[in-house]
Amino acid sequence: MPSGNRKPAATIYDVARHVGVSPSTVSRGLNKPGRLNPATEAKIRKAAEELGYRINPMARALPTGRTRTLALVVSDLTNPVYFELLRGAELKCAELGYTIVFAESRESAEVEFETIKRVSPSVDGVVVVSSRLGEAELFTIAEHQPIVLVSREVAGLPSVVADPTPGIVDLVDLLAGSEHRLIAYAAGPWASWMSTRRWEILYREAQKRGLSIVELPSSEPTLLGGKAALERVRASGATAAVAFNDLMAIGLLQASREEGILVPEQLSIVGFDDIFGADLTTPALTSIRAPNRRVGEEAVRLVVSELGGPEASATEPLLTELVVRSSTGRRRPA
Amino acid sequence: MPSGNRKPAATIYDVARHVGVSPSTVSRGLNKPGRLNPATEAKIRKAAEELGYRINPMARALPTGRTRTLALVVSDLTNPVYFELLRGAELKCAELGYTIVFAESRESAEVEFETIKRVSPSVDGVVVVSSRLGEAELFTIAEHQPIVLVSREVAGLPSVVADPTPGIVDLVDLLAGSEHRLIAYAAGPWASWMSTRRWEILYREAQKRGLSIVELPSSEPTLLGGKAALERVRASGATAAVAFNDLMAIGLLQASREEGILVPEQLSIVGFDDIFGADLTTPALTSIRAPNRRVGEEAVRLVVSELGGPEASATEPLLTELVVRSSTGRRRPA
DNA sequence: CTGAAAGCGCTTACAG
DNA sequence: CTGAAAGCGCTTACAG
Repeated sequence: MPSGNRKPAATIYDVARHVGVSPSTVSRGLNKPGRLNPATEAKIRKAAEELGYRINPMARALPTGRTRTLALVVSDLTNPVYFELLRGAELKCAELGYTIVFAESRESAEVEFETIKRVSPSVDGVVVVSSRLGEAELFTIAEHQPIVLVSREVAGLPSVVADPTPGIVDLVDLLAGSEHRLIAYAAGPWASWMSTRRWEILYREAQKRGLSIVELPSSEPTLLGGKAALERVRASGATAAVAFNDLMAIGLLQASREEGILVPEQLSIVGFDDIFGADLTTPALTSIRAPNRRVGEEAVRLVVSELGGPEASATEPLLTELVVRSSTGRRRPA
Repeated sequence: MPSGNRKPAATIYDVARHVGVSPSTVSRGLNKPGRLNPATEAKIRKAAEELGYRINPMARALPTGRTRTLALVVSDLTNPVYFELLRGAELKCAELGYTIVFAESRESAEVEFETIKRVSPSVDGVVVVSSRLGEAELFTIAEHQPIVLVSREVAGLPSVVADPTPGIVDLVDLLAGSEHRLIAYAAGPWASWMSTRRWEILYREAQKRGLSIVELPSSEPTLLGGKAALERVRASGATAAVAFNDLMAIGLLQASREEGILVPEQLSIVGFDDIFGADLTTPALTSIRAPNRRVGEEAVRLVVSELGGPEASATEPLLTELVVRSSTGRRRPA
């Protein structure tokens, strides 16, 4: 049917005429099971089925003010870090009868704000992952609709964050047990709450074990940013580099190979997130993994519960874990 | 604002009252630039700005029948193959003022059909990637709204497919030039139009050069499917294996390593799509890349032009190209 | 150039 | 248990 004369969709008026009841009765029959004479309801359902009736979500949204759609905003849709999160959110939405739209903020607070304002009128609530927004902006959004933060905490706003502690504790144990004395942390973006959080825990755990640790700024949380970070790592004299994320860690890996630095013999490298591909590198990357699918599900559950859906009952805590592969190992003194 | 008393959004009535004109005038002032007294229009825009007015897309959709939303259906959102495609589609939508919703069909024709029917009422058109649907179902959908196919062709339906020929021609040249005599093609899903297409071209090009070639069935187009395929590849005696996609090719790579088969000395391995991660494997994977971002953009342009948007003017042809890395090489006779 | 009015497809008090 | 009616926020012929 390239262009022209499409079949118009059936409405409740069509169904009503077909059955011989009023449109309001059709609406009830379809939406409030049990509120009607069972016979009437059955006839209505049958007719709706026959006519291929599908509710018009736009028309329903007007009187109810509810679109049954949620928005999920991430910095970059094609970042492997978000796959499982998107997947989890999508599944949970489907389960709860919601539609989900994904949007991107391109690592910019301004784009993020504009994006949220743009999708806002079409959705009942929004999940924002790793938001770069100021608290004032976040509260402005919250004034208009439910918002749930992922991988960031702001007092007074609901959020879901996997606790980095268990993974980091195990990591620092591992490094301490392998004769490392100085760890370098190649940080993420300046405004990243999560980068700061990871650093704080790394710092605390390193201190506890008498290990030295330095935080190194980086240009961007990408392969390139990781490659560029090698120079500073080397300059620091650290024997273990922990990157803000796997993309950066893989960048460090590649730069090391190019420079002829042996991993892990001369430098141990660790990432965060255990993305797709982390086990495909050579050596395979040691990484700290979060239960991102559950994080996504949880975030959706929280928004929906704010919308009056099923209450978000307490769930299992969301914990990270260390995945040890070949990019970490015993320090070999020069 | 966890729960309760959110600010209701401003409507055109609020703007109208504020300016002292009728709501219909506000509607015109905001949507048809130049149709009003410039002074009136300016006042309306100013007031809308001040009140933070945002059009309610649901309310607009009712009278117009247009939601300005498109759906993009893929088998699996987290498959790296689709990243650039999703990205391209998303960018083009944003550019044209459309919202895009992504949906999954989970490799099942039935789920695909249900998914499309589910999102259908909320969108103006749909892009379906690698559809597994029968032609009858596709035409049923097309009866109700514009549909554009990606990576599949069906007579009478618009579609966008990158031509696999250039990449395959170069590949077969490369293999023929490296003393390979028998190529094995580890096929994709049975119902995959694209798998058949790739096979046909491989077959033709191999024939032309006097190379032998076999098509091998596989269990699934995944890492696991690739691993499982190694046995048949070996049994065939082929010295070069071309997999339906990179995931399968990486599976072949991993299985080869586990079996102690040297790549590329004993077996050359090639994939399709050049996904994220293809250059992270050891050896790095040779692959045939399609301009997927442009494919995504193109698909969106096609749907929108069917909706009466800017006509999809002829664009540069969409061609694949061979990316040679280290998983292919000269055949070393046993 | 601008306004009054009808209508898009639904939901939901309000009656009966 | 069911219907008539109003209203959700917009658009768009139709007048003037």
